[in-house]
Amino acid sequence: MDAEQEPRWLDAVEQQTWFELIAVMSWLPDALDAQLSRDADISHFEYQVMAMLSMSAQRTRRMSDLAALANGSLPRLSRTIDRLDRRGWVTRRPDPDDGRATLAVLTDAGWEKVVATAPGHVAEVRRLVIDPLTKAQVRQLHEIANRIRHAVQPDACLPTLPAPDGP
Amino acid sequence: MDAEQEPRWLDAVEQQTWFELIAVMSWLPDALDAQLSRDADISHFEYQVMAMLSMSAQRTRRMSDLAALANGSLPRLSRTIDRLDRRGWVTRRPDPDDGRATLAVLTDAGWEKVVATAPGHVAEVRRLVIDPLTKAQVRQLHEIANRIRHAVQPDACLPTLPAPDGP
DNA sequence: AACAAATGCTTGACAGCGCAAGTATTCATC
DNA sequence: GATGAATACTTGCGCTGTCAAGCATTTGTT
Repeated sequence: MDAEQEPRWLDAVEQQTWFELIAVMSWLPDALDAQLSRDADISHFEYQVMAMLSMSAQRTRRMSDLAALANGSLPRLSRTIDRLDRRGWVTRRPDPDDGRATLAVLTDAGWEKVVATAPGHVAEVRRLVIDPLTKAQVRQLHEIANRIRHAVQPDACLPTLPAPDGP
Repeated sequence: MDAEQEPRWLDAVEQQTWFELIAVMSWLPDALDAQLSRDADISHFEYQVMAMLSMSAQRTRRMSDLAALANGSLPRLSRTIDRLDRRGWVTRRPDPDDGRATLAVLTDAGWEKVVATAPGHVAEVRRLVIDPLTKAQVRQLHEIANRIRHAVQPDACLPTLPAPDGP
């Protein structure tokens, strides 16, 4: 019933790296929540949900797709949509193609909330993550995070960017 | 009252990198919690607290030091110590040097719990983070995480490693 | 066509965390 | 050496998240 035999411990560099990563994973989400909570009175997850809707066709997504896109569980999304609905930023519609499914739709007020909130949030992301790094490090981080993500969640999906400038 | 004027948006690479990082920050903590919860019936934060104590002189730390070391708030640590105390892995002692302070001490049973849990946890960290990366990428991640951490928490402290082999 | 299994979402019960207030001890000042 | 401010920790309360159960709809089977 034992699976471990002579575990491969982390060497000094690996251990240091691990502690650094733990620290970032602990503090960065709190910092993002703090900025959004202070300046826009929403959580980072709530922002993420609305941002994903704002990038979607018809500003609409099925609940389960939206949950995956925003990296949250379905119950968590359901309750988040409750809150956003109460504030008038999102509404629910039954999916005409599948009676079991529910569509979340960003309202006009929700769109404006995202537009008003985005600049401050992007500035914070720049300040905390992008600007402290060199351009080369940003590319390195892209590849590193991609590898870790695949190890953690082999079948996770990333939002398909709406081709900001190019075709 | 406006602070934003023509925000500097993220370019495609920066945006992709940001989404990758969000995904990792969302899923990796859950994956660590899942392994520890499944194999050792403790949360990652609880493990972190005990691991930090196990590295400390006399297996003892002041609550506030321990909270900073484990990247948590003092109320969070206080309640975590409650739970670990109830399970017999940690005890509280008043600090003889400062009557306000409380010392958390890892018991023998707690030490054994860490020893029993560490191999499986390290294996998971390897599987999810270290092994998917090249040696160069581990070094890159170290520097990248260090820069982000300083931007997020200028005065954060990292555990001083007990010089695993060298002096 | 009818029934069972699977899918998509919601919800009740419960646990954990943060905030702010509370308590106890130490430090600083006069 | 008293009194007020500061520090260290704990705790009551509310919010949010997870887990498991529940309900409705669709799909697959006979």
